[in-house]
Parts: sequence; structure tokens; C-alpha cells
Amino acid sequence: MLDIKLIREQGERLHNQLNRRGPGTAQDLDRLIEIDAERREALNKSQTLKNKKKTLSAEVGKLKKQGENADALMAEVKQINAEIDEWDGKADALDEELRTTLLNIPNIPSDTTPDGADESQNEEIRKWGEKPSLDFEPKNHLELGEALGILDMKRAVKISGARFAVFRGQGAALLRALIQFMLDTQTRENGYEELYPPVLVNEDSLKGTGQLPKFEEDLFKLRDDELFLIPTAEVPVTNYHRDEILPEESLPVKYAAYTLCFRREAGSYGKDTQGIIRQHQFDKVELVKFVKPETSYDELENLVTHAESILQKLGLHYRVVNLCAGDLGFSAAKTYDLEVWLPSQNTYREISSCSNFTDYQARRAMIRTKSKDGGKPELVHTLNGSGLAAGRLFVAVLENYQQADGSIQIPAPLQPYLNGKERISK
RNA sequence: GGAGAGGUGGCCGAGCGGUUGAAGGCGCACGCUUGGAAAGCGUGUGUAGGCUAAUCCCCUACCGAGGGUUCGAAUCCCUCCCUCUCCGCCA
Repeated sequence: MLDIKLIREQGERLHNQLNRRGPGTAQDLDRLIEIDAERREALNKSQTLKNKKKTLSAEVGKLKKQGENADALMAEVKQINAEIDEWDGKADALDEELRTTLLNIPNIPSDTTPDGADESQNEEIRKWGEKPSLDFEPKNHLELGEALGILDMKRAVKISGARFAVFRGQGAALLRALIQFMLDTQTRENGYEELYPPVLVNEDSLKGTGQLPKFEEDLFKLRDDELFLIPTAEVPVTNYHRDEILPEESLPVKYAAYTLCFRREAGSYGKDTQGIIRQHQFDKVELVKFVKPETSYDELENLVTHAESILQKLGLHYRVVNLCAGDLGFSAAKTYDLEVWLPSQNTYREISSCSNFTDYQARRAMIRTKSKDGGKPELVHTLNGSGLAAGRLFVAVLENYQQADGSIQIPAPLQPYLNGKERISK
């Protein structure tokens, strides 16, 4: 969430910046400033009275000890208590309103986030590699996978419903190989520590990273327990340090975590209904960093290269896109998407999203740092990026490495993970 | 799931209705001492909010969380969460 002090002092500037996300985004800002002023007034009144109450109560204690009558003072405190309740009630209500309003305002886009209303106005930063030259009509991953017997969508529908898949035989092995390859790369070459967190999390965690309260409809929630299935490992991993103060010398803290991810995909009916591009359940290796504020934009560039390294090793053509303000996620200040080439769709598809959340998540989750030589604790900046989405990587490998006969050539770096196997065929 | 014990500052640990934001110890920081170090001595050492030019003062809140009783609660009562021990169940 945003800093109320910043809003108090620079409301006008924030107003313009927020509205880059879309008209009306900043509409609550003025009301917020009002609430804040009223809240502080009520707080002041209550605190002054509490101070008086404390003094008088101590006085009562003294009198009683001396065996004297303190009825008058006690009556006075009772009176003060009534007034305190009144001001506290006001302050609490205003505080609550302030908090909910604040929780529903997104992060401020970075100055380096381009203007634009939707994805058509995202800015292409660079391309890597080349499209595969296929001298035959490319099939899509679904045709390939089903023909090879490595993807079973039909039975997935039977056991779970739409937007689920069963990976079978060589397919299951390939998926597992991709996950392990990604984890190994990030932990051995890029300095991330591996974390294997729970996929069921509580409400506080989802508030910390910004999925709640605004996006509850995107999540799977348990019926009998106050727990949600995570939509991304970002949630448990970022909240790993919730309410903590990290020593400055430990930064940057870097984690790589493989988890299942679960998304209801509400409101995306009709989109990507074919194949495994958009699933209710998918696998992802997520990279999360906690960094010193002044380094966060450099750390973002760095994070993107870590995600890119997977695609490069696998020889997959992709491009890097800087999301425009209108396409930016709720908690992010700046996001680079990695889009991998899919021959069957003749287009680039998102396979990773790398974001700098500045202090927005850190303020919600109270993740701070403190330097050795004293001073106040300061909010860290948090970042995360997919490194990468395994299901979509599976799609990319199938489609880009397909052969005329429908078999799949396995990229060399993956072969050790598949018992040296070079090809998936019937 | 059942029975019992317990959750106090970075850590250990006292307090069980008033002067306790919290004794004492450890740790840490700075200073004195020293050729240097240890020991010793001294000082300091939580977080949030308010006030403020201020990370100085001052005020308010916080002893797992939330309610309640009381003039006054870390201390009493209720609910919940978590940890530990035993039993049950279980991959």
C-alpha cells in the first residue's frame, strides 16, 4: 500500500501518476486526505484524555494507600472514560476506513513505465534468438501432446473439469525435468536459495502481497478453513519475511521456489480454452528478492536476465516487453514480461513476469531492514519474477522443437534430466 | 481429535491489580582503562502512532491476538491462535 504521509504531502503529484493506470484510479485520494486529518484529530483528543486519566488514576492509588477517600476522583475518571470511548470509536472507524481505502489503491507506476491503456501499448525492449525454421505446417502443443500420448485433456476433464491437464509418461517426465532444470540453474548459477513453501496460505499473507482484499474472486478458497490456494509462490515466499526486520548486510535476500499455483481464472472465459496455456493448476519456479530500496531497479534488470537465462539455455526465441501503465499489475511499479515464441500461434506468449514492487508490498507486509549503525528501520523493496512458468515452457519446447513426424527433439541441457533421452516420440 | 503445560524486550528470565515499557542476566554499541586484548567500570540499547524542522524532547499504544471486569490490568475473566508433553489417528 501507499504511504499515507506521502499522500498527505504530495497528493497532487500522486494523483497524476496513479491515473496513468487508467482514469479514476486516483479518485479516492482526496477523501483519504480528509479521513487522515479527521483521524489524527480524534487521536489527539483521545490521547490527551488518556494522559489525564493516567495521572488521576495514579492519584487514586496514592489516596487509597493513605486510607483516604477517592470517590470524587474515581467519578471524574469514569466521566473521562466515556469521552475517551467516544473519540476512540471515531478514530477506530476512521482508521478502518483509511486502511481499506488504502488497500484498494494500487502502486504508483515507475517513471520508466511507459504510458498506455492496454497491452497493445507495451514497449518491446529486446528480442533474443530466432524463430525456428520449420519447413512444415507447425502443430500446436495440444495436437502434438495428445498424438504423442503425453498430454491427456479428456481424462483431466473427467476427474477435475475444464482447465486441468494430465501429463503422462514422457510428458510428466519432461515437465519434471523442466522444473528441476530451472531450479538448478537459479540456485547453482544465479545465487538463489531454494525454498519449498506451503501452497495453502492465510488471509494475512494474501493481504501482504496484494491479492486481497481486491482480488478474492481470482483465488480458490477452502470451504471449512480460512485458507486459500496460492496463485503464485510470490505469496508464501514474500510473506516468509512478513513482520521481520532484515539486517542490512543480509540484503539482497534471494529465493527460488518451485510450487504448484492455483487460479480460478474467473472472467477469462473463452480465453485460451484450448490446451494448457491457461490452467487452474500449474507449476512455476518463482524468484523473489528483498533488496535495499536504492538498488531495486538495478535488481529488476538483473532478475530479468536470470529468467531469460532459462530460455537462452533452451534456445527458445523470445522478447522482453516493458508493460505500460494500463497493463501493470496492481502491486507493481514496473514489470517486464518475457514472451516466448509459439510457432502454432505465430506470436509471442507470456512465460514470465518480472516486477519491482518498490515498498508497496513491504509496507503491507511490514518487511523492513535496519543498518548496523542504528537509525530507524526502513522498508525494503520486494521483487519477483517467474523463472519460469513450467507449463508454458512445456508448450514452448513442444512447439519449437517439433519435428515433421510429430516427435519432439529434446534440447541438449534437458537431456541429462531425462536419462540422456534425445527425443520424445510415440 | 482428547488430556495437560505454557506464550513477557535480540535471547534467557522476574513480575501475578497501582510508582513496571517492564527487575536481573546475557548479547550488542559507544566510552574509560590497556602497549594491545581480556577482565573491570560507566553509558546506551524495542516497535508503531501523534507532535515536530528533527531519527532531540514530550504524549499515546504495545508483555501471543481480540474482547471484558476495574478509578487503575503484563497481572483477574472470556474467546481465539500458536508452541511443548502424553494419548489417539495417519502418508
